[in-house]
Amino acid sequence: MPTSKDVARLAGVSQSTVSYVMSGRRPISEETRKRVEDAMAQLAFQPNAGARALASRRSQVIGLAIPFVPDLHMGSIMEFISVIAATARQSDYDILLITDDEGPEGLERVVGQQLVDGLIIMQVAGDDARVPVIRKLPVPSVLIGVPEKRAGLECIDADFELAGTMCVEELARLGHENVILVDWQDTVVTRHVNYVKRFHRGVDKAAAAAGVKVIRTPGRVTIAGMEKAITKALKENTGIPAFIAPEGANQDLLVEALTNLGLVLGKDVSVVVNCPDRLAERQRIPLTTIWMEPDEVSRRAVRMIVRDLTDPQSRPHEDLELIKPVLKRRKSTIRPRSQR
Amino acid sequence: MPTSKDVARLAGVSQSTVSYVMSGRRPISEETRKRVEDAMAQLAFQPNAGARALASRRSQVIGLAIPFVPDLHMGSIMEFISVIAATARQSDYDILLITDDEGPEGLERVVGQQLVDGLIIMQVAGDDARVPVIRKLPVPSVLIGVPEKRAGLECIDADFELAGTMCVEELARLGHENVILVDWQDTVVTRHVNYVKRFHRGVDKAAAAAGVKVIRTPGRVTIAGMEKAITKALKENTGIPAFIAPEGANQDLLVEALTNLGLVLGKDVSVVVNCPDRLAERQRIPLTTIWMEPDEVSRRAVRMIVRDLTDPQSRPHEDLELIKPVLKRRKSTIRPRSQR
DNA sequence: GCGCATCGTCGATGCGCATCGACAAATCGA
DNA sequence: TCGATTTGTCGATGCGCATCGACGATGCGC
Repeated sequence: MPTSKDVARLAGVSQSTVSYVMSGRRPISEETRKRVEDAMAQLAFQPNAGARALASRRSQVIGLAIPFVPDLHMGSIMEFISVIAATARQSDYDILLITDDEGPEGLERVVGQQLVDGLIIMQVAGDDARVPVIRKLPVPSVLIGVPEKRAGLECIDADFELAGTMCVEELARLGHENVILVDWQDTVVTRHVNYVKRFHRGVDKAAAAAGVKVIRTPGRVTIAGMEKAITKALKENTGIPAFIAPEGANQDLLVEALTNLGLVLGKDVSVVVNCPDRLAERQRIPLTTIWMEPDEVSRRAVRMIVRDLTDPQSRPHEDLELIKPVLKRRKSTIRPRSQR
Repeated sequence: MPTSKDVARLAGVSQSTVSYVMSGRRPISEETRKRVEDAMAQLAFQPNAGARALASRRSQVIGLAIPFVPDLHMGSIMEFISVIAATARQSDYDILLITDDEGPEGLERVVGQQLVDGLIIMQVAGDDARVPVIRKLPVPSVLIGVPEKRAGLECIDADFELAGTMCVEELARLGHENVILVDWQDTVVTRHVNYVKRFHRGVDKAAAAAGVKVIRTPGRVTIAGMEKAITKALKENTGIPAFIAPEGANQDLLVEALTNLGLVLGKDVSVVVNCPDRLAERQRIPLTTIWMEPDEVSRRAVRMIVRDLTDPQSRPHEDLELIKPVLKRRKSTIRPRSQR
């Protein structure tokens, strides 16, 4: 493997000049720059990451703590990871994975070894065990999710509370007097992932304000379970029912179950689900969606950590960014009065 | 951050001794070892990864090339990644992500920078553009998947051909005379991912051997689509139909569609799907499964690359490991004669 | 025409660790 | 009993790069 010394020799300059060509931290004449760059190209030179990290004390690597989640919607996590990795590359950072298997010590390890310059922590729970660890670490971190005690931390997430509010307001605006909330699975709700709580708060607030009644039914993993849950909820309901399904995994099941029960979306029933446009549009009846913009959350997380790393001055003492969800009206919602 | 020099000073030994305590490459007296280890613990010493990489010329990092897949079953990819990362840690390796966005050059970059000691390449297609690049790289790689030209490469994958054979043989053994293969989506089939081809080959071979007729219908993304496809396939079918659904994403849809059509699994129809035990068992009617053991594939991939790295002598010129799928008989398959 | 700042380059140094050669002390075999 | 190992430790060196101080060469104002 060629080194910067080899490049220097070929270009007829000193090694330090090569280094300054790369970093641009000192003025270099146009002519010298060209000679060096040609030499680099000719040798296919790539700077050694270890040496660079050692000398500069920065690894250009960001650690990404990924969740362990057998029952959570895995596909969406994959999406986060892809977008984070791709976005990081645009700022010349690589992504190193940290699994939950290692526990919070994994974070201490990668930071202690100076393998990473900063951390992005996914799926942060309200009482996340990683939070106290992160606080003590000498590198910046960005949390995706909002822990209960977030003093001194930088957090980003979708605005679940606003999402809840938007769903209810939209349905209330259409004239619905009840909404049936098809909730996350119980296992998720009880795991202190507080975005569920935040969504509920948004729903409840808006419902109170609009005088709408909320019926809640837990999410199910099978169609049969979903049908049963829906049937039960429908008994409490009066008028044309309106459903909200904030969890991605519930979306298919809900639509399918309603169809099985003979209810036509946008005619006999209103439905708002959380799913990407692509999916919503290819349904038999295009779905009205509340979309949490996970890609945007991912990009912003990267942007935050990169800012912290490139310009430590600008690092806020703490920060909470909530991404506004997008409500897209399609064909699965209806104005109930017009049907009576 | 404490360095090995600090540890040495505290323990009253030389820095090199500290290094030898860590690596075990020279004998160290029990007493000295203890003093050094105590000093390490006291200072919470962690060796600097950059310095270590520079001096030892190994980064203890494995690059993982992840696929870009909007329509492929994302959840399963996530599973691969988790298991790979966790397994790698057990051998003291970390995982660095390489996305498809960077193209094959991404591989050259991480290797050129000596960021990684080796590569694991996921979702290798028959004519994968990454394969010629990998061939030229000076580090070992393990491919998950089987490219067409695999001379000189180490590959691992589930044995899709055997899986196809096992499904058909099982159904033939039960007495079915036709099988309906609910295939991958067209977009996947045409993308040269040759595991589809291998599965088909296994199915066809076994079908020919057992005198079974194969009816093929492409996978669909909606229940309605699936119902239509099934209805069509059923017209060609005689006797009690038998379905095989090798793609995970089809599994729910198929079961649901059959149910909607009034067919009871394991009574009116036999079904073999590819899905994890956990999922198969919590269905209304537990499903007979052909499971491709993705976790085992992941673990083996890591084991292979780790072996290559720790003992370069033993690195095979080329290798192809195929993991045997597991067929588990549950309640969704039936002996057709007994029903007549 | 002279001092002074800026430009452009070089050499030297050190980042923190692994590794090699050296060497004293302990152990062994004959 | 003495050479030949083996054991246990140290000092020196270098991995490849970033960075600092130094310094000659220009350009500037006056």
